[in-house]
Amino acid sequence: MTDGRRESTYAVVARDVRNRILQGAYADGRRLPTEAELAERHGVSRQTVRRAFQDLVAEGMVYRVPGRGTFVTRRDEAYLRQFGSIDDLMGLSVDTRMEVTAPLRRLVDVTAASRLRLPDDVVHSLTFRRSHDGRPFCVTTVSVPPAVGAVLASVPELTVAGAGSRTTIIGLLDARLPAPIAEADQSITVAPADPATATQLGCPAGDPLLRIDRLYSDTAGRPVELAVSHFLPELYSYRTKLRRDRHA
Amino acid sequence: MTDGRRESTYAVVARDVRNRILQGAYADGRRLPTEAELAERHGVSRQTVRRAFQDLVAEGMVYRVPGRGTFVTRRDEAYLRQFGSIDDLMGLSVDTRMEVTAPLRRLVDVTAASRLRLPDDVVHSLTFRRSHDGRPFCVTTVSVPPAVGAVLASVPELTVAGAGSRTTIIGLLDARLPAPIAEADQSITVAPADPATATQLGCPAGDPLLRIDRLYSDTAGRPVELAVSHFLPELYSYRTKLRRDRHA
DNA sequence: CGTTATTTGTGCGTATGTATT
DNA sequence: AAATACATACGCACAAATAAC
Repeated sequence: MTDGRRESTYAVVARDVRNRILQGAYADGRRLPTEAELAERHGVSRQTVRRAFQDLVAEGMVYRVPGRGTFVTRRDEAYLRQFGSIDDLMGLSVDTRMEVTAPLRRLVDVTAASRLRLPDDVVHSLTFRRSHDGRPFCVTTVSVPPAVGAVLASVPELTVAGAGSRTTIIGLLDARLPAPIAEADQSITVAPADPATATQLGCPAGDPLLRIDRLYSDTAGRPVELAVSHFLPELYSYRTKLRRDRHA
Repeated sequence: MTDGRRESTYAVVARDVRNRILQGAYADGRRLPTEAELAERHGVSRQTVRRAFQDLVAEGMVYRVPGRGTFVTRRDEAYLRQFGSIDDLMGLSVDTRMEVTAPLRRLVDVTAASRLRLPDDVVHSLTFRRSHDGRPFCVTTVSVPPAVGAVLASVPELTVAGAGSRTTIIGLLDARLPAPIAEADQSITVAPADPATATQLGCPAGDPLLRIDRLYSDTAGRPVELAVSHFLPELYSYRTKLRRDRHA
């Protein structure tokens, strides 16, 4: 990835505004700078600023009112991001940081193995923490079949505790597996923080967390990864856009 | 209100292309007309055609490749960027029962009003409980702009506390509003049960619940309904399927 | 009450760049 | 190498909604 192409001007403007929003610069429903102000600040035309806002509106980050201005659609200080597709999840790495807390290793996990539809109870597993702006907001445990684990073993960042990275596991897998990842079954519920997770998130054990399980499958329908994540609800909410079905 | 505003030129172009796609005109992965062709066909500038395509791309209807052209996003490969759809939600009523606990009434709610983008703080609101197999699992508070509230006031089941029904609010609205409901922004997080909600769900106050906010908008992008639901996590988990959305 | 300034929305023209065929 | 097609960027003019006076 990383894609050596030059980043377009409007993308730079959009990223700048997005970062300021995430840093809370326009917190209490205050108005964002006008198109004209942003154009001058970045030394670009008003049209380029408008193009940047189109993306931010599409992401659900801001909304605009003719004659009034542009406003953040934020809920509290939650870390907002539009998820709804696998590619969105892969994009998660752009502004968060991941830190391995339990490196990739072989272990016996009956539950994970059965959800991965494995013939025995051996899986390869690792646990990491994700932070935004230096604050941890999510702990994820990933379990994969041994064959997939062998593929991941060649990625040094995953085999050393404390290593940092900006990648996502599905991004790594997608590039290394013979068949691409095609879909994921997802389940969202509430679960109390177990002691280990609480320590990593810096919250009291037993605190309610948002738990998201995702079982990824490749194009052949084979399960390739089970990810169980626990999010701090103060810092993260899961957002998506629902649309109408096509065809009646 | 029917929205007497003129439909913008690019919206007309987008709708035309969308309709042709839905009628199967460009079914088998064939290329869509080029920007220049569409510009001439509609007698507009190439920029206007581009603006129309920006919407279609954002909807996930088409994808574009520089130098090659524009193509329909096929359902089997990608298309639905989302998991559940609004029509799935409308089908919710089939096996659950809804019971009004606070009938439709006018009240001042700054938060709801601002999320509905209303100029003042007055909304119409009602609260109901949803049960499955006789066990309540969800409490929902719906807030709508006064104009929409007037439409709902003609539905007797919503104006009487204790009334039961099997409908959904969006189902009612969709049939009665001038513009159909087109999409919803959804946010999922964890929230403790407030006393009133706890009583209705039969759980201790303060217990962690799964909270789902949905802001529905019509085809003009105007917010028409805000629904805030609290679910008992033991009885309900939110499940979806994620799919790929781009073409590798 | 209209008037005016501000701010976003629409529409188009032009030029240039990049990817594909 | 040339033609085609989409992408970016800037400019301008005017419309429409809002807010302040």
